[in-house]
Amino acid sequence: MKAMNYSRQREAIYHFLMERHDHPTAEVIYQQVKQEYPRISLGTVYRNLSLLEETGQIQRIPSDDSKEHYDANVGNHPHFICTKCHCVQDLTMDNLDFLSTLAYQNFNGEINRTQLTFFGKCNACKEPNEEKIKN
Amino acid sequence: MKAMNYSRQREAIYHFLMERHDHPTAEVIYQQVKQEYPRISLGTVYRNLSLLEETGQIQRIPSDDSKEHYDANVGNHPHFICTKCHCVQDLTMDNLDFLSTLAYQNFNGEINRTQLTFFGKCNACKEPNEEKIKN
DNA sequence: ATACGTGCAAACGTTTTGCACATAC
DNA sequence: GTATGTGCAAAACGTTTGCACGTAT
Repeated sequence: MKAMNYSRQREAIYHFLMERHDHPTAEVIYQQVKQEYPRISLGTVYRNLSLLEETGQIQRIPSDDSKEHYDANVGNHPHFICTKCHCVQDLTMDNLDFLSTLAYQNFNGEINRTQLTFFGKCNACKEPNEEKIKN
Repeated sequence: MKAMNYSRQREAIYHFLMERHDHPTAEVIYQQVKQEYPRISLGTVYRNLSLLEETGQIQRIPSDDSKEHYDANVGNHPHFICTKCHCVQDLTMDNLDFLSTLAYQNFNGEINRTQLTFFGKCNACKEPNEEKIKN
């Protein structure tokens, strides 16, 4: 791994990500950090997100909106993704380690990470009393 | 849903996908179907994959190589993705329905689909006796 | 005859990269 | 002083789309 110097931009990106729990995209992070560093570029955001991911400080969450989402909570926790508004939420479910144990029963590679993602409508998007509206 | 006429290209795409169990990308499907229909275009492949997905005949599997993978097995089954060669494999694990039940304990939206994916090194890529080689 | 599908090429949105300058160490 | 980081703009990449023509029904 290459040496890593300090950078204010990287610091700002990381701290912004730690405060948020809604797993923003690179664009959202860029717009936010721009307030503090108006000359920052989107390329810098992407470069730093990649660096932070390489060092294991953040994780990348593939979504269904063809954008990557980023999460400063690197613990192994499940996610919910709304197929309507594309929001990403953390779910609370303890001890998912048994899943990889189960998987090993029929698999002989090496498992490093387990990703559990649920898709559906979030609480705000589900429409209890109305017919589905064509959008 | 729009009416759907028969098309030889769609048929070829679907049958190719049914025969394969390694969940190829659109490009791989294109290269293969091209042997049979040399004038087929990549756009046609994408359009038909989208149609087949809308009708529930195939499913899309997001991978970690920023390409979509396609699977003619639409049952809810877990996947393994190799972080080295980016191959996608099916795993055999019965009855994953309890996972969404667990998730509902701390979630009040509506879950339609559960996606369980393991990441690591596949059997071919794991190197039992050698140090990791920089690539 | 009409609606749906195709090939082609151009456009799209996200992410990456080459370069010259700036900053950290 | 040297390696690493940045801003900018252009390129790259997978995917989508507009259009005129082809095919299914």
